[in-house]
Amino acid sequence: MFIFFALQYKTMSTAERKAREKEELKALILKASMKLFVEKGISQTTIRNIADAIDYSIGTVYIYFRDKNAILYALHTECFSELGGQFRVLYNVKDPMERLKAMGKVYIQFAMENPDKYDLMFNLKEPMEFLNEIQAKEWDEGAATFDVLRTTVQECIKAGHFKGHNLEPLSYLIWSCVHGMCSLEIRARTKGVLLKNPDTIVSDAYSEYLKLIDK
Amino acid sequence: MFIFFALQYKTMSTAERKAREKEELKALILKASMKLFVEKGISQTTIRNIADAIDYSIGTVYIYFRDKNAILYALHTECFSELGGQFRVLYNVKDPMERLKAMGKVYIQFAMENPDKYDLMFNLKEPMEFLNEIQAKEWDEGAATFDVLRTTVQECIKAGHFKGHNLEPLSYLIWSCVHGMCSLEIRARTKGVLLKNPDTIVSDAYSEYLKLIDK
DNA sequence: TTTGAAAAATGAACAATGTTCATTTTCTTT
DNA sequence: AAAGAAAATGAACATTGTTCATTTTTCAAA
Repeated sequence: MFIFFALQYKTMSTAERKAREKEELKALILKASMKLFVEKGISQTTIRNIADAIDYSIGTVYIYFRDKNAILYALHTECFSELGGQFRVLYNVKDPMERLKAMGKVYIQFAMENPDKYDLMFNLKEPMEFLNEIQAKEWDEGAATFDVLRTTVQECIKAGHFKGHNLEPLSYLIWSCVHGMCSLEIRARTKGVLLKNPDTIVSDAYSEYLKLIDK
Repeated sequence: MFIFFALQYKTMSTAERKAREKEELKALILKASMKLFVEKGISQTTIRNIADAIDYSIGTVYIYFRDKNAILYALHTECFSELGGQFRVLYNVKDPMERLKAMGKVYIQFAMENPDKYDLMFNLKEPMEFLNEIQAKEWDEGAATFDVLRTTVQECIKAGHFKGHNLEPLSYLIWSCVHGMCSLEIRARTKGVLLKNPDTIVSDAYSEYLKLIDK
């Protein structure tokens, strides 16, 4: 009986360690991938680069991720955690309208400081293709983030703002506004359009947005 | 003297025909490319596909376009012509505010009906990379299209709308709104977010936008 | 400690892609 | 008809994501 437990214990602990090691290597792959993505761009980063960076072979990467889309999806999830963490700070802002305005600012700042991460979250098709591959019905990260926005807008409406508006379409409009600004900038559609102040166009436009929703 | 003219004439005419034939083949490549892009998607279309479609070899394609980005840029330009043509109809709308609202509708309809073309115009990096390759300082198509918007907004302001707003940032905000809606939809960020009416979210959000700018 | 099977890691090999360029074919001029 | 110029060709290259037969490592059982 004692021996059985001992063996069982040892077996379990080894299995646990192995599972932990698997998670660690998975995390290592993701860490190296993210570093390379930020350093040289997502499209310029190859599986070979990632394998080299962690001193493992190409094949090993494929043991831990079924394909490149899986890596992109995993990183996309990490990025949502990061942005979600920044949003969480805003729960301290009690006035929903102030919180909504602050959220937009945080969103834009995140996008401008992390264009590749933003691309991964909202522009690239690959992470969504991965969801198709595994036949996922929901996009959890997107749903959760949109829910944060929708809830805030809901509170704004309750507080008497946005009279005559409908919650979901209005929330989507607000998301679209800030996303549009970031996306056009990141995807290089503001360069070469001969703007008077190309460097500040996003924050200037955000000021116009603030005026608009305050009416 | 006569002989000189005759020779000269013949030379010119041949050169002209050759130039015309070159243009024709170039147009043929673009036509086939666009067809394939719409049929099977831009990323799924290869140079070999294009060469096969027009019964020429791979190498020939490279005589007429320096690289794939050049093809994407040329098509992107065609798409801007198409959208520009649709905008031109709106010049009949005298009231600038009505025109602005109609422009957004046309813009969104174009995006929803031609997602690949829209991608080419506003999402993909390749056409802009081509501008970098040839060291272009301006993005003519974008500049011209933005100018149409800015001019309309300018007229709106003159007519007493958008009090307290600044022209360029406001124009960029409006562009961002409609672009954001289209981009999120085309890049599959509305699927899986558990919206109540995912199929009509873009047009529903546009209604909210109309309410917002009318205040 | 030895052993053998399971797990993990490997990297050569494959298919697909954009691109190049020496060669061939076609056209134009003399 | 011949020579030179222009156009077209497609084999070949480099780089990608991906696979999988083989090798190496791990670890419980003897």
